[in-house]
Amino acid sequence: METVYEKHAKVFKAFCDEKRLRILELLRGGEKCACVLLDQLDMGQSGLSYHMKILVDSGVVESRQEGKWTHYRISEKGCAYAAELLKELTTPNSVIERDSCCKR
Amino acid sequence: METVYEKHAKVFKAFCDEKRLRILELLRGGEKCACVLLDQLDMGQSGLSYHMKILVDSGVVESRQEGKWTHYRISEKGCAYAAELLKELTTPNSVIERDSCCKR
DNA sequence: ACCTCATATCAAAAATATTTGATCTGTTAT
DNA sequence: ATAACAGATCAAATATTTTTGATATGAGGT
Repeated sequence: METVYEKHAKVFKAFCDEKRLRILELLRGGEKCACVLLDQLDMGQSGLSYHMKILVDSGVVESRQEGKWTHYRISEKGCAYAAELLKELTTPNSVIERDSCCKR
Repeated sequence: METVYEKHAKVFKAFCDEKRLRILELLRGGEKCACVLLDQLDMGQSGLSYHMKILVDSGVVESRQEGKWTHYRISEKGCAYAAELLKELTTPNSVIERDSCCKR
């Protein structure tokens, strides 16, 4: 069973690897076919496939099949979710506890 | 030399590990001393230290020394930066290129 | 059906990240 | 100065992630 922490971590996996950030940068320029990504990136076919899977699993990227070709694009919805989640994970709770350090 | 991708990836490293998400959750309740974190988390002293370093390096957490004790809290500024960066990394460029797939 | 091409999956190797226990450093108290 | 404690750092063990090359799958064309 997947914990909520794992579920959340998965979203940010998209952003914590160089290669994936490079891919996202390319996708910011609009939808791209895997073959286009492949020749802009210093990476083999199976390597690209591996990273694309992580990106799609994170929700930040979505893919569209067109015959033999797969086109990838940034998912507006997925990115909005990531942004919300980031905010949620970093916003102080309403109930703020005293820092009850053992020696105070 | 650190690439811009590595620099950006570092920010999101904070959020892509279960243990660190658990720590952030505790810090959402307000500033905490390492000793408090230590007995709320199933983790040894050096393990906590390791994760706290990653969190502080990401900019998302800041620390404050008070005698022998170190207190950690969520950095508003660092989190705002992470949020901006996330937005930037996922917002389409003004110049959108045609998906020039090799076979179209 | 058969061939070709795009992509996914697999398994092994390589690289990185995390955990653990030991030791070092810096601070406070005596 | 010495002892006691908090936290950082180090090195080794372990686990996870990423890379790579080989093979499988699935679509289109002949």
